[in-house]
Amino acid sequence: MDEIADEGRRGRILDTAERLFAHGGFDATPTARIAAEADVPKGLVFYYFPRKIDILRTLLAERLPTTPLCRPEQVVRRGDPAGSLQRLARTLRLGDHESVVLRTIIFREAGTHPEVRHHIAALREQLLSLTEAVLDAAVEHVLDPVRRRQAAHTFVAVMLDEANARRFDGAVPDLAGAAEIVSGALTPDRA
Amino acid sequence: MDEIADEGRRGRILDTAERLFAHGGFDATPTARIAAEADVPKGLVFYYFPRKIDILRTLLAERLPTTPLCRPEQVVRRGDPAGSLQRLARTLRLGDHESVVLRTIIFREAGTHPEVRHHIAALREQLLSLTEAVLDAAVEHVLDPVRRRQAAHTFVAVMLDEANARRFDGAVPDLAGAAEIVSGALTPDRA
Amino acid sequence: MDEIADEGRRGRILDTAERLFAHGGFDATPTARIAAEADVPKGLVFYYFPRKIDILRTLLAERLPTTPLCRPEQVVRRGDPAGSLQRLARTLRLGDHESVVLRTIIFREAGTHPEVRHHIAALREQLLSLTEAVLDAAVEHVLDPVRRRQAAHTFVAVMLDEANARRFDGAVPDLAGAAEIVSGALTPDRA
Amino acid sequence: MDEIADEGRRGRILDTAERLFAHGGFDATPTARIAAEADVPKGLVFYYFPRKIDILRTLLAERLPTTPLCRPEQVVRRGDPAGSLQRLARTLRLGDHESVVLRTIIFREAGTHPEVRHHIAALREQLLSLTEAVLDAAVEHVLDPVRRRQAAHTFVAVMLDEANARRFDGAVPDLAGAAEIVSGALTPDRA
DNA sequence: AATGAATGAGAATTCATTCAT
DNA sequence: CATGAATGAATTCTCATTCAT
Repeated sequence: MDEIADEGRRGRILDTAERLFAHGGFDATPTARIAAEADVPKGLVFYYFPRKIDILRTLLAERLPTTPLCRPEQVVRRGDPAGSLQRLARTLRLGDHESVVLRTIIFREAGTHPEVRHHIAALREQLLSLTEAVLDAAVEHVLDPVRRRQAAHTFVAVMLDEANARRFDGAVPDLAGAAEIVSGALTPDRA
Repeated sequence: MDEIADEGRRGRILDTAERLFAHGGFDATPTARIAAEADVPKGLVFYYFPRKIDILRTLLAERLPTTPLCRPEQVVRRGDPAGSLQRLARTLRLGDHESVVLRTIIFREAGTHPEVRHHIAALREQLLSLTEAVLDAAVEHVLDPVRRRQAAHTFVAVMLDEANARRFDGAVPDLAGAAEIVSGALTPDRA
Repeated sequence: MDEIADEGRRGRILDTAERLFAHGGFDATPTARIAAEADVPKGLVFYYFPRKIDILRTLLAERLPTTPLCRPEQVVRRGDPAGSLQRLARTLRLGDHESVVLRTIIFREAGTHPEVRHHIAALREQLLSLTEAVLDAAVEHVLDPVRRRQAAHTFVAVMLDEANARRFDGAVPDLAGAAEIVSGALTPDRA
Repeated sequence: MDEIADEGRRGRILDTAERLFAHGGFDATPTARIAAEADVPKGLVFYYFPRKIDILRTLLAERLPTTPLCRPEQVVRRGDPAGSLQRLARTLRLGDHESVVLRTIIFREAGTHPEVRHHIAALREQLLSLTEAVLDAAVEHVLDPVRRRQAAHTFVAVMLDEANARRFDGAVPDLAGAAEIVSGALTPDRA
């Protein structure tokens, strides 16, 4: 019970920080407010996270893994690259609340904190490989590697843009349409 | 002469603020530092910009117009949609230093300041319309409106992603490849 | 009048800090207390002295000069080295309140702050030279340099010890007696 | 075994505290750091020393005795007061590391903590009596009590000054020279 | 007896903003 | 118009001390 309570308090600090960082930004969020809204004593925040930046670091490390986000097999349907890409996007849920929150944070803080920048770069690379793997498995012919990468880049851009667009307004791009456009461009490797 | 001097000083404040906001973020940049690096008295910053946020507001208003970014005719070559899109991207130069600086700012502050959010939304809308106009003028048939918008969204996503990627790492997407992929998807409106 | 007030406020901060540092120590004296007892707003302390240590630095620089403490002529009576040394001690007034306060500070902080250590070393050197000059001028023969330095060291030690003793208890050494002992040891240079 | 282990841990706390107090000062040394460097659990420090000041108190009580520092017989050679004083200084080893450490502490904290002040006063008194006893035993005539005390004060001042000088710079006084100067002043009691 | 998680009362410092001149 | 001295609320962080186990 205690362990649960303890984990609960540390977890509550992280939950609250995540929400507040996403809403107002890292700099604009006082640790005192995190403590207050997490309903823990101010000192406890610094007990778990000696520097404020450690809260952000921990959020990235524990909640935004750069390790495999999903497995291609989960989403691929052979012969249906467009559908596979759509399922990929739906599975990754980059536009989901949880993900949007973290993306907001990392996009904002990337310029300021190098470690955040590295994290976002790794995440991006992960998305690219994953998309390429999905394309490979979804089409029935061998893909031209250059075109495959272009296609992956394009679809990743759309997925990220969709998540971003959600932050700013409602004009989100049509993922299904983009999936079709990208799939349509896949031709067998003539090499 | 005074006006020139004053304009020079006001301009120096904006130049400096732009640089510092882009580098360290709005919140982390003290007005005192802007004044010092712009080599103007501290009081002058508040003389021109009564609140700190007014500096940011002014940067957006004066330096990141949402009004037509370029005219389609500048970039369109009829019958060559892929080339037209590439020229569009090159003309907009979203990845340029100046633009990156401002994009860094608006991406970071968008979550915090509603007016910045509106600005970015307007900018995005501008880009979409412009891309659609370019596509319309570049192909020789009538485009399906839905597909045109999907294509525009996709290409805008790639342009924005390219600018973003430049902020974080070097793995920038291939704009030419994306232009081809998007163009390849354009078919006459069968309606 | 304003200038007086301004000088007064900065001066009051230094006066108060000097008193409080001497009484409770540098570390144990909050800047807030300095401000309160100097009757100035807290912010003003940091306006004049951006870091707390700057207050200490300023006290040393402005109030504990290492430059000539007095001129030998002021105290020397030729043919009366013992009297001259006594007058030197009386003129330097190391045991005076003002001086004791600063000595308390520098003795305490010397170990912690290198710049304070350098200051105290310089001050010590100054005292030694001055004492040697007084001895030279007070005796009617040429002094052996080694013996002169030994004598100076001995008398400086007594002066410093007297000031220190005043901090701790009442058993202050007898400066007049020490002056006689030291003078008695001065013999012509036989070299 | 437990007692030995406990004594070892208690001793390690004191050793570490002594070192850290001497280096950074009492106030600037967190108990947590003492515990960490002594490699004991944080709680144990407060188990042995309920208040932080108790560590300092214990250091003085157990490691800086005011009881006889050495016996005059150990150092006196009758007829050679100068040599006896030198041997006294060498035996007391005030300039030794261990001693310097504690002296650093007590000099620094004397102003702040009354009990430290009393300790240093007692120590001083001890040194004076001891020096007087050495002088008495070393000379072959009866000393004038006033002159004896003056001589003792002077030599004690030099010994303390030598230890102090070692803390601040390298210009340590010449103890041998001072011993000679002081001895030279000893004349039979004419009373 | 021993421990280390927990706490909260401050500490130094920052900085947007004001305003008298 | 311009300025820079002045202010105080807010912020991050520290740490002696407590206490349940």
